[in-house]
Amino acid sequence: MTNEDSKGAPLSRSHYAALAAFRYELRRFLAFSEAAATQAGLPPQQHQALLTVAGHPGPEPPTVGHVAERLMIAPHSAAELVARMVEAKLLAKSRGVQDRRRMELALTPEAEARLHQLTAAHLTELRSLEPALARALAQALGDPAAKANATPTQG
Amino acid sequence: MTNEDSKGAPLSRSHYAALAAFRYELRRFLAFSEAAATQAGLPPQQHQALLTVAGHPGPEPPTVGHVAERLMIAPHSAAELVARMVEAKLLAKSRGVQDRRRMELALTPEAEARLHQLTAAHLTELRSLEPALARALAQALGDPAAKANATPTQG
DNA sequence: CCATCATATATCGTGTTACGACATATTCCA
DNA sequence: TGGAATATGTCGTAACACGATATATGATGG
Repeated sequence: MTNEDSKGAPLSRSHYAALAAFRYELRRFLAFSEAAATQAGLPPQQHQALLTVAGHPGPEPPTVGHVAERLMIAPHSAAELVARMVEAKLLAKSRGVQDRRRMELALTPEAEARLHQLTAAHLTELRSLEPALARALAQALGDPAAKANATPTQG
Repeated sequence: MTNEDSKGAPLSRSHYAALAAFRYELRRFLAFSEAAATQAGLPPQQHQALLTVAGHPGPEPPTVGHVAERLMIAPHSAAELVARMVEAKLLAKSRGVQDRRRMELALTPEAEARLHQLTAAHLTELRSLEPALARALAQALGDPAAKANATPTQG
């Protein structure tokens, strides 16, 4: 209960710096991802939608609603996104048989090829960025084992 | 050099699923962050700018250019962002003395209070999300020690 | 079986924000 | 001193998610 987070604890500049550094590392990965997608001719959000559809677990085919849930956007935003992707021939939409309200989604061969390439590049980049990311996270969370160029215990 | 990422290696569905799961965990944190900022009356990007300014390392005061660099946006986009924040009385802008091209930035007391609160909430949330995040990352990178509900070595 | 409600998807207008193109002020340097 | 580079700023544009709203389908109680 003497948790420094729950009260008006004096967050020193190093606390802000550590959290800012973590967000910066996050941004590096996200920026890479956006650039890679764009270079592959895909709007970043469409890349994420492809990944979500391709990586959907379970035997049930993914739907517009699944995309909304995993991308954390409103269902009708997902509908718009999917519509743009069908227009761009990245996704095929087919009405569900059991539940005719649902639209079942599948990648086109073209989209599969692009996603494969993008995913390989992402895994490579992620391996490269992971150490810095983990270090920044540990630092932000005050992991005692986290060594970095910041003041050890005092601000 | 027989790296499976650099060739036309068969990325199985579990590869896509693992990377998608990692992005989902990332999104959970980012969604929390955006919601927290919005509840505190701050557009998410303005929150990030505050964090960047407050956590800026070194003795030099942070500038518009620093914000651009750390937020990974174009300098003129940072100028617009900062202008909105000055308008909202979140930042104070003062022309640099040594280099009169630069605009030095500082948080207003109001902004400091809001950032303090937000940062405490973020650290708490980050502690809560960190295990799932680390697990998803390890899984995506094929860490053998990563145990999760996915097929161990075969797709 | 029918009214009603919930679910799933879709449409349209709007607001925020980053960008490109361009502009201005200041500093650096040969 | 005359550019070139740097730092910031302005304006119009485009992407995208949202709110409000609509339609179709499925589920449920009487």
